[in-house]
Amino acid sequence: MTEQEPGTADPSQYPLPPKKGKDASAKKEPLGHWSQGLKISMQDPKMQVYKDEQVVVIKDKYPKARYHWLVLPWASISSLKAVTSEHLELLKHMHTVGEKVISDFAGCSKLRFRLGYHAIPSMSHVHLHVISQDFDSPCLKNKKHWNSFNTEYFLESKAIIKMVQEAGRVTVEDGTSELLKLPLRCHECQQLLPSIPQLKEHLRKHWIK
DNA sequence: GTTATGATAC
DNA sequence: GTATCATAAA
Repeated sequence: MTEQEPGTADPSQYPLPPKKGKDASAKKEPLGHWSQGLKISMQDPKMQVYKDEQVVVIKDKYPKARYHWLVLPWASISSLKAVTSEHLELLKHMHTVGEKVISDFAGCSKLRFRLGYHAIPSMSHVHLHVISQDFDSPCLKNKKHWNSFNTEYFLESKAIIKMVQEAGRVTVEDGTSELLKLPLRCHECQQLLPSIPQLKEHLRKHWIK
């Protein structure tokens, strides 16, 4: 088990203590940390694409495809590890809202979409990825980016809902982090590509004409 | 929702 | 020169 909670790197390994003298509060959860960025952005009306009493939708700051949104609950749920059966209806609602956003903003795009969660997220606050399957974006730059959406590292929303329904919680297979190191493989035709630039060139082949 | 950067490999 | 990899950030 090499996985860890998002945004909780071990402070004991740092050579210098983070002395700032500016933050006298010394909170346990530093909101200035990069891993807390979602908590801030989701509150910003400027970024909200959709909002209701339970969830809010924002555009991914670094979209890995032409359409890439995040559905977040207002409730403070750190990650899938904190999800229980009491969140079942919320998860279903998040999925429904994701489908609505697709319909409202990409209804005539004819692009295929997938809805799901990263098995080991980097950012705090549980978020449902709603992403078109073109993966045509300058923000898609490395193997981790690709494999996090195109291996079992990407957990289908429907599978998560079913898991919570049947087991009452979400479990992640051991070795999931290793999936990020797998060779690059086209999600449409399974062809292996030797590099990101060549993968991107190959993906053009599958664009709708 | 890590990205950005510098070191290292091809 | 180009692409990947390891590391820092607060």
